[in-house]
Parts: sequence; C-alpha cells; structure tokens
Amino acid sequence: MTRPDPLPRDNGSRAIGRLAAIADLDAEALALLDTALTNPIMVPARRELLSEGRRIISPLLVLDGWAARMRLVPDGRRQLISFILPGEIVGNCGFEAPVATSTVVALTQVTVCQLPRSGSPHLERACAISRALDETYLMAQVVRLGRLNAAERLIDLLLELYERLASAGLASGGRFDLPLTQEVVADALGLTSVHLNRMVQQARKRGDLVWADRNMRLGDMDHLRRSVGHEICKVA
Amino acid sequence: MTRPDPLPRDNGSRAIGRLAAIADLDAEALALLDTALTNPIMVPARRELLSEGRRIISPLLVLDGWAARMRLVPDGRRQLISFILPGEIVGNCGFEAPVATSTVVALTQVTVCQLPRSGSPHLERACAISRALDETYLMAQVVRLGRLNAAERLIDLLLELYERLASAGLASGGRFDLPLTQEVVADALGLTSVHLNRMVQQARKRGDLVWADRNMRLGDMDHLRRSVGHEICKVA
DNA sequence: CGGTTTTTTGACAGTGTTCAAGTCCCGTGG
DNA sequence: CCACGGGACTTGAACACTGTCAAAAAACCG
Repeated sequence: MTRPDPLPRDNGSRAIGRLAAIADLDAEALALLDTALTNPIMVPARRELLSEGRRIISPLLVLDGWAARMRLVPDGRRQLISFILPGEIVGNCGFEAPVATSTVVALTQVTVCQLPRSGSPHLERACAISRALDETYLMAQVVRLGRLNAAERLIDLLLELYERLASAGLASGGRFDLPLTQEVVADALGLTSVHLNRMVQQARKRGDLVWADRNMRLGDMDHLRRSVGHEICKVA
Repeated sequence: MTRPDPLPRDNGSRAIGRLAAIADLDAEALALLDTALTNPIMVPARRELLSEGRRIISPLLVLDGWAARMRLVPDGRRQLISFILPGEIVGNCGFEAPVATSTVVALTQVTVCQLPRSGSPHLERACAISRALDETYLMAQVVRLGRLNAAERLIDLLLELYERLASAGLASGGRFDLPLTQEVVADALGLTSVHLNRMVQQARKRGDLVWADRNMRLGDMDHLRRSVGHEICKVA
C-alpha cells in the first residue's frame, strides 16, 4: 500500500487563497492570476529556481511544493536562509533588472507560474505585503539563530511554518505536511542533523510534536508559543 | 585633551552620496533630498526610532549616526537584527499604512530626515535598491549566525560594515569609525560579550584588526575575506 | 530483493556560556 | 587636585550545549 498523496494538488487555488488572505484581491487581480495559472511550470526537486548572480526573468508565484533560499559556505556546509511556501513569491524584488542575490532551490517538486507584471494595483499591493512578510520571516530567522537554543529553534520554526501554511489553507489543527528531511531542517536551523535528531526526539518525548511520514502534528501550540517566546507576524 | 569629533558631521552629504552610489539620482531627486535635509531630526542614543507594532509615519533617511533593528527575547536577552548606517533608510516598506515589525533604536546620536514621498522615479528606484540591499544584509546575517563560528562572525560582520560605510564615503583604507561597545556587537553576533571579547583579542593577536577609541582598522582585507568566505553584495 | 537515503545511537572533543572578580578609563564632585 | 562611581573591558574556572566521527538500524525505491 502506497502512502496517500501527501500534497493537495489543486492547481493554484491555495496559492491564490494565500495572496487573497494577506491583501484584498479585486476581480481584475483574480483574472490576471487565473490567466497566469494556465501556464504552470513544474520544477523537479533539487533543481534551482534562481541562481545567485543570474538575472531574474520574472517573479514566480509558487503554486505547490516547497522551495528555499540557500547559501553554501566554502567549507561545504550550507545554510537555508528561508523557506518559500505555496502562495509565496520567488524573485519579488520591487525593481527592474535585478540580479538574484541568493540561490533558490526546489526542496520538493514545485509548481510555479510567472507572476503577472503589475497592471493591477491590488495585485501590486499583495506583492508588496508579501515582500514585507518575507522580511519579517528573515528577521525571525535571525532571532532564531542568534538567540534561541537548538530545542527552541526547532519549535519556533515549526510554529512559523504552521502559521504560514495555515494562511494558505495548508495547515490546521496543529497539523501540516512537512516534506523535508531532518537534514534540511538542520540546515535551516544552523545545526547538524545529528543534533537536530536529538532535539526532535526530545520534543517527541515531551509530547510537543508527532512527526512521521512527512506529517507534522504540533502539541499545545499556545503552550509552545509561550515556551519559546514565539510571536505571530502581521504586517498590515 | 578631548577626543577629536569621531563622526564627520556634514549635514547629510554622505547619506546622499550613498544613495547616489547605489542608483543614479537626477536633478529632481537631488532637489527633493536637499529640501528634506532642511528639516533634520536629532535623536539621542538609546531612543527608539520605530517601535514594534506602531504605525510608520514616514520612511526616514539616516543622515548621521548608527541605528539598529532589534528584538528582545523573553529571557531578557536581545538580538540586533541589522545595523542601519548613514544613507540607509528606516521604515522603507514599499506600501502604505504599514506597521513596524521590529523596533529600531538609535545606537549613537542619530540625525534623520523624512524621506520625500515619491514623485521622483529616480528616488523611488534608489529606495527599491536600498530595500533590496537591506534584504541581502539580512540574508548575510542569517548565514553568519547559522554557519559561521564566533571568530568568523566577527570578521564577516566587520567586512560588511566596512563595505557599507565605504559606499557612503565613511570608510577607506580598512579604517572606519565603529561607535559601538563590544556588548552591542555581541548582541548582533548572537554571542555573549565575554566570548566576543575573547574573539576580539584573538583577532588582535593575529593582526587581523586594531580596535581602540571607537576606531577600527582591519588588516589584509582580501586575506580576511578569503578566510571567512565573505562575498561583497551587489544587487544592481 | 539489494542499494541508497534517512534516522538513530554512542563516545568524545570543542566551542561558547556562566558566574564572579578584577582592571581600566573617564567624567563628576569634593 | 584627587577620590569616587559607573561603564566598559578583561580574566579565569567550571560547566553546558553542540559538533564530530563512526556505525547500526530503519525506511525508502526501483
């Protein structure tokens, strides 16, 4: 018996739902997005969506799957800088002719579409808010790495991912699909996979999470939030 | 005998020079900035320029002095998220009615002015590029905290500060004014001040830096860059 | 089933923190 | 002019957290 399809494949409605959740979208914006959805692009896992130093052709809206910005350090280790989830935007720079300042890689198979080049003020505002959210996620990542210990980093990240996925309708009741290996999570948290594994086991013993089969279930989230001082982001 | 004035107080020409260095400014943009400069605002050290959760009235251009975004964690420790230097912009959100998502505090006495609300395409582009640079600095901070050890974090940060100050004409020949205590630097690097102090001493013994009297002088910068894998940021 | 990737375990080394005390520097007030 | 006080820097010893290395167990994939 195979595992049931882990990701809801719904051709972008979740992604648009997320944009609509962070900013009003009028009929014009929705029509632009619907058109864009007719040209989905499938990217296999491990392929780069954006390469550092390359020009950005067009911002991309992630319809399905997980991607991440990352940077390699000379000694071969890598740091995941931020995750990019369905409904979020890759290459959202706010000005013309930009060069990518980091590499974005598909962590799972990813479906994207080109983001309509403006025209709609509502859509532009959604992009601006999405960009501001990206920035708050980056700041949260800095605080995580700078001032939380390994156990706290894990919980804090999981809470953030839950909230971000929930805004796209991809998480509820403390549960969400987490299609990542422990090694990838470790690379995001600035830890070794060995140590991350110990933190995961510790969290399991405490009843803070159940993680099996790409499926994450968080325990008492209010309690978890308080225990790591996690705050929910809002920009507008 | 008192210490000579450590900061060039020049009423904003350095700040405008930095904006002009990252994007062309036409006569219109320069005129707008000149007008803005006539209303400088002095902010004493330790005062907040922006408070988390408060509305942002207008983006501010830093003319002189150092500020930083920071966040406090419940146990009382703090993390400096990013530094804000002359010529850089506070509250540069790219959309209307935003709420600050972090606290910005003056690390020294700071002089700011309100940034003219658009009108000039050149100025808008400069703001967009400045925003993109802010993002690359945040990403660099994530990599620093996630994948560099204490000694490397220190050198990598100093190299970044040097390059940022140099683009405003405030650093050259490996030297710049660093009006920060070791404790503040430690808070930026996710270290304790005790450990940062040990790293500073180690760097001194190696001849990597001379730091006295708010004055920083870096040793062989090409060598330092290679030793920590530091890359110089460019976005356009 | 066989090879590969991912997770798990153990012993040990190393990096960074904590706590506590001491020093240096500088501005203030007697 | 010097004593005082506070902040910043420095030092040491003990300790905690995280990394390293190596290997085994488990899960996954074709």
